[in-house]
Amino acid sequence: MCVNMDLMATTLPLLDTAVAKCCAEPGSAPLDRDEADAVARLLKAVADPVRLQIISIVRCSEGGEVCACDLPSPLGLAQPTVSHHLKVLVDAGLLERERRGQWAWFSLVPERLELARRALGT
Amino acid sequence: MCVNMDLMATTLPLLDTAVAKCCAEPGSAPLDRDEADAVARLLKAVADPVRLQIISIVRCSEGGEVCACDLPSPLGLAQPTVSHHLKVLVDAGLLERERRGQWAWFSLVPERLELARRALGT
DNA sequence: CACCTGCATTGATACTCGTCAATATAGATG
DNA sequence: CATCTATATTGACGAGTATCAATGCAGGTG
Repeated sequence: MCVNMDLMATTLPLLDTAVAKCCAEPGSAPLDRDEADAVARLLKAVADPVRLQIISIVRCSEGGEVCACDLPSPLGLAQPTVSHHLKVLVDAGLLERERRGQWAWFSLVPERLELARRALGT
Repeated sequence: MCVNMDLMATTLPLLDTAVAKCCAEPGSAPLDRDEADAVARLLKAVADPVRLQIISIVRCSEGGEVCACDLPSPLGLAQPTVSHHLKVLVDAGLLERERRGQWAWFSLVPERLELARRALGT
């Protein structure tokens, strides 16, 4: 079912504690390298202009979902490129993919975006 | 005084409107490429494990500031590498540099981090 | 002024990543 | 099954970047 089950099982707890540390007060322990890597992996998925546009398009669309077939045109990119960015967002847990016939629809995972937001502070 | 005055003057307003668009509702207009580029530039500065560690160290330090000389050791990196990452954070407006004699002290710019946070949603 | 120390810059190297053409796969349809 | 459409994957190429050794520069000290 979920291809990244093992990956998520090992990285999610680390990510949670790491994000908690991101909101730390003076005197507390800073992020170690492993925790910083986990947070960076999440933020890297968002820190790309095309992927920010995709997230924005999904958020602005009625129904909160968008078909992959509607993306290459507004983004001005080839279909494989769009597919690549969608995969990055799905792998990061920020987007959810649902197949309907031959089409693939994508919707946001708000909790995941909230996690990324908390990684930047309080 | 400020080396990036022209850069900031042209990118800051765009960034502000772009970040506002990031919190948009269904039916509103999504980010265009230029706006997404501006937001991505800010987020890319944060989406790096070493720079996340630096931000974390500053946040956890008493007084909310840290000397550059204290960073290479905990980060396990050479001095030029640390200097590079500090420059990226300063250029992004996330860190402020203050020279004291031969030493360089760095402190967070909370409003800038808040801007990055808002770029990820509400 | 000569010297030392801390920070910044340069240049080189290896690696990551965004992009697209070509190809493969999945699902629908005749 | 043959075919068509939408999506995913592969391979290749170029641009960007993280890293460090070497060097330059600024500021303090003798």
